[in-house]
Amino acid sequence: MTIIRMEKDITIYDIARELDLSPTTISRALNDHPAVNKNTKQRIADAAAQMGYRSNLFASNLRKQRTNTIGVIVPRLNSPFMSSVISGMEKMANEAGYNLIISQSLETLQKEMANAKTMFDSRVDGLLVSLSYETDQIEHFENFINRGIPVIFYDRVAEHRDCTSIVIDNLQAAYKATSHLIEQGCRNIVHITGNLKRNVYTDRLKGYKYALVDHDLAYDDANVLINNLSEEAGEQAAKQILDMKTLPDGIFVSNDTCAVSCIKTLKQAGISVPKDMAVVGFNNDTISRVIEPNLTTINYPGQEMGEMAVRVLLLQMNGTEERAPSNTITLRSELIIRDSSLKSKVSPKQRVVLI
Amino acid sequence: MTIIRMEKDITIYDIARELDLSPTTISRALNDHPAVNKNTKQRIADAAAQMGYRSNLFASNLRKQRTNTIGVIVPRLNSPFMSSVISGMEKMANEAGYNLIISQSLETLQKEMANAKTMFDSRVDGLLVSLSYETDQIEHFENFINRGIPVIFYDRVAEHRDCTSIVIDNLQAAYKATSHLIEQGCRNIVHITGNLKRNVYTDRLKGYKYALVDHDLAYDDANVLINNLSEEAGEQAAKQILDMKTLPDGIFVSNDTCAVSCIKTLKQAGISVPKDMAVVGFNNDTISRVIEPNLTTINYPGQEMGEMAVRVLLLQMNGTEERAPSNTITLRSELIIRDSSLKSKVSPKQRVVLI
DNA sequence: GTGAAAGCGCTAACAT
DNA sequence: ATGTTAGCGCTTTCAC
Repeated sequence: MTIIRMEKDITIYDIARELDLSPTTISRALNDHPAVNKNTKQRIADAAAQMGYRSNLFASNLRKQRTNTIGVIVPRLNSPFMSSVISGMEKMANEAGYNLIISQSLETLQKEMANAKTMFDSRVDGLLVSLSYETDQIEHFENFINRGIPVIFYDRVAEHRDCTSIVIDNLQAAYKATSHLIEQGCRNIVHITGNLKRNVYTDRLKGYKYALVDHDLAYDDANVLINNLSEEAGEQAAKQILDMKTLPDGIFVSNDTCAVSCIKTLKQAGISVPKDMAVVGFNNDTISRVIEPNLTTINYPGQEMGEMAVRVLLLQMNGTEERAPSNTITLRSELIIRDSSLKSKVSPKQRVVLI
Repeated sequence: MTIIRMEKDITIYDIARELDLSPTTISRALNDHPAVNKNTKQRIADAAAQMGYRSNLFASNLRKQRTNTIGVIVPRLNSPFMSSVISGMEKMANEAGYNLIISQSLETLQKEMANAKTMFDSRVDGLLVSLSYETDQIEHFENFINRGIPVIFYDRVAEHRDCTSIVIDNLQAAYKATSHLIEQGCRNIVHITGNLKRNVYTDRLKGYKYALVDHDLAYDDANVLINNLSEEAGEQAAKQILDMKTLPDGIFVSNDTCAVSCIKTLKQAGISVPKDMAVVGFNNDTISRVIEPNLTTINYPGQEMGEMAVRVLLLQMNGTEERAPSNTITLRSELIIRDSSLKSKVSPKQRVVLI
């Protein structure tokens, strides 16, 4: 039988013994405490490096009662939007010396609650959440709030007195998108969107509705299709549209994935986009610039949203005890006009509309 | 001045006092130790739930010297392939009760080394790595290996006696892709690929080369374009191709992003795909089914790769002290033939080629 | 089946 | 500028 010889971990006590100093001084020096002599610091740093010391975060966390860890709960990881968000979060967190623990709810309330519990037990210093489709109560975050652990919602948010939300102006975005379709001559516009439990979809529905009303067009529930905005759902929706007694002349879809598969199906059925039906998507995923015709869409700054979420969280974690004054942070987005919605000529300058 | 009253954490001592038992028994009961009376266990579980107890992972980790955490180092988070991988990892890890700490190297060696250090200091129980473009030495993982912390490479792997690698057969995939182009009548094929420091790209280059040779076609360095496979790089590459003295009749690109932007640029220049140039991509990202013509590509099972990576890691972390016998695990992939490469008719049955 | 005691490695009061 | 001491909450001998 072989015994694998494993290197033993070096502690501050080992360094202390080596340099004939107290563990306290070692600890202070390693944390760059001002009250330690420069030379001593250097000696300690050298010894630490030479001896292969690594700090034990668990001992430190146990003692300090904080973890330098941010929890992220996300509906799904593998969408272009969400991976941009996560990428932004990771970048910011990393710069600030924080770790990220990420888990996905897979759009179910049950997993979201389980994830929240894990995060709680992992004692994250703060939590970033985008809600699942199903979620209709947010009591599972009360634990955090009661103990003063900041919770921030982003994208799919909930109203909570003590929580900041980070969003784009979904209502405005949808309003601008729909108005754009109307300006292009559409008079009968279908809206495809997601579960109305989620703010993003209710707000977009409102924007769609208000735009119609403001342009003296009738709003009709029958023109609103609700699904999960997946590729399959897009195909499905296209078929529903093709079955309508009067075909619409415009479609506003709540994400690009669904919009693109919808366009593909419509084209296969002989519908010309934008001539017969103009289409607008949402998110500005890569596919929007690949589909033909290129998809008019809302540019949703995922990376920025991720960065902002962490930035605000850091402020709340390290700032004063007071709650942040502003409860909602709205990021800028924009309508990017491409060929899928253009029935008339538009100069390149007018192809971006700020929201 | 207001004092925010914060709920205090309940410890096993609190429960012990409450039930007039020792902390030891509480600890054992909560960990389902067999030597604790069933009734006592139940009483303790009830009390814990009622008092709102949560275990302190840091104290536990400090004591047990393990963390239930898996570290993941990834070049970039926001690619469709990588987010599938991560999604698979998260799913598996979560099921096994492990947390994931994720960081991105942003394709630089320097960040990769920094990330490795953070992971090391966070005392992850195991590490999953896909190498950055730049990485040309892997000493920064020796720390882990020396202490018996398993390191697994996936996708962009390195040779290491003690580390398992998880890959697809890149050589075969490229061979099949190139052969397919040749079978479609291509005689002058360009290959666009990434940094040859990475196995994935060298192997694909080899597969391309061998396919040419086996079909009695000349290999020419001038037909190999190396770039970072980004959207911009695709545009750039297309321009280079258009400038060639004799235009190629086929292109094999090492990812879909680059292949798609290449096709877009070629089409704008009046080249017909596949008639003038047949194109094959790699990854089977969503865009491959959106571009017109739909892109022939290699289906790369990201989600599965992520799941497999965690599964193997769990085995190594919890299994015997011995190293896993197999050093490389190769996942199945497949060539999916679509219109971008089809100059002749092919029956639907022949549209998928296993690799 | 249960308990007493020690210690994982670190940091923060409180000295000096 | 440095040291002493205590304790964060848990698990693990060892004892009964």
